Amino acid sequence: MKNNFLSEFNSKGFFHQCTDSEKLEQITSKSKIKAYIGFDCTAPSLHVGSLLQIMCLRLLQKYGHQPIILLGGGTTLIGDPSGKDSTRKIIDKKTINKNIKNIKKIFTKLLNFKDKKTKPIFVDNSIWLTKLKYIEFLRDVGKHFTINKMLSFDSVKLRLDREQSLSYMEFNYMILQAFDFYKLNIDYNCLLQIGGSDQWGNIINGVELIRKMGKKESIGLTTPLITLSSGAKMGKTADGAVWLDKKFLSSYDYWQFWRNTADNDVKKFLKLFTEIEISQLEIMVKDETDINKLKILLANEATKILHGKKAAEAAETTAIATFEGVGIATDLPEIKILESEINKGISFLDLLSTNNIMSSKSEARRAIKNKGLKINDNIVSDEKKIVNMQDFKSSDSIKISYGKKKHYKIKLI
RNA sequence: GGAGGGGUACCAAAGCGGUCAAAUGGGGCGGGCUGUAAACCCGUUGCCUUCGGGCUUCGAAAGUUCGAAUCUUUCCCCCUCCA
Repeated sequence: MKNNFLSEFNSKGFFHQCTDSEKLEQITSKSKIKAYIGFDCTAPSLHVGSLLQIMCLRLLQKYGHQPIILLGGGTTLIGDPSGKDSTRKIIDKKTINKNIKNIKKIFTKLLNFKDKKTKPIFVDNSIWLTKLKYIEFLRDVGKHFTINKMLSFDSVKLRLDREQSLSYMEFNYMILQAFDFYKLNIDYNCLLQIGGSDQWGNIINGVELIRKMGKKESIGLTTPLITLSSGAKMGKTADGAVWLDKKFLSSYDYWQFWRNTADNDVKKFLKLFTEIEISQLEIMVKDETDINKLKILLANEATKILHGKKAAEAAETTAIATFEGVGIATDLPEIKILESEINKGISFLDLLSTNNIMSSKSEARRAIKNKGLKINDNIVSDEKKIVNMQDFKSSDSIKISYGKKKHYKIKLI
């Protein structure tokens, strides 16, 4: 029974809870199934917070199972209250559709679309949710839910306990998600729903609904909530979310995100977010005494999965160049400036603020006061500094650094 | 619908006529130490500035006052209890 989907799922650290892991083990080792994961379409891109779910989909494919990706055009209209403090802004249909389009593109990079048997199926639940008839829905589906029970779910309970309002609209979210699972079970023969541990309530509602309405079997499976050792939720950093879309976060910055993993998280992340064979990985971890090497390994492997091998290599060379001073940094974010402007001389503060290196001149002034800004590794101490041709000397570009980790290449054109 | 409590910066929370660009804590950012880590220490945390200052902020609008986050009125929103 070794070497099947669930055992690797387990050994990689993906497993949190399952409604019936014995049955899942049985079924997945004997036959190929369809499994679904729903993704939120609030933003135009997914971020690292969804990556674990995507790794699950890859694993499904590896063992010949077929993933269904539910892009919740319908449920996003409502907004999942799980794990949220407050009602989020209502997003219009147009934006959601745009987001769905963009998110689909991300999946085409991360999943295998060549094999017909495991090719991911995209589904948008707005197709059925927007057509629901209220009274019919209440009678057919709503009767299977008791308020008593709904109130006991964390997504609802926590809100109420904290005295934060929960609208009736959001309160219905779990029913809709349960209905999604039911629908996919009927229409696509989808047997399994996977989700983060915060989705447990929503998932078991679906499993129960399927049993009550169709007397069929279905299974729910959740992954643990991945937090950084600092306690923060995965996905957000100081500069905002760690996006999976290159347009929002460059492959270099993505690589840096992994490179900056806390010591305590490295081994865990290597298991979760790379596809190095577990047995092999364990040997590597054991033999490697330099934890920074492991961080680089993590960064390379994780970047490879999303942006490809070349991007990972480019990011690594650039990192070596900027942090160890060896070679040339090719992959730094580049800002182009007209040569004529530099000839005239441009104030450093303007250069920083107009190119979004700093969000305001006040912030730039502060940074200068705190010795946080450098041109070609020399600290800038005069806030009135004018950048001109002298700074460029023989080269056509200079490096501006803000702090130790943010570097920009200013290039003449 | 009725009664009460409340809305202050990224978040939490003080301030309740001038000394308030607003205490304190968390978070963020920068520096130091180091390993692009953690912990710790220091600085900083509205915008613009010719560094003298200037400008815009305490749910929204109007008003009282020499002067308002602080007082008054109206409106909006949230919470608790009652119906």
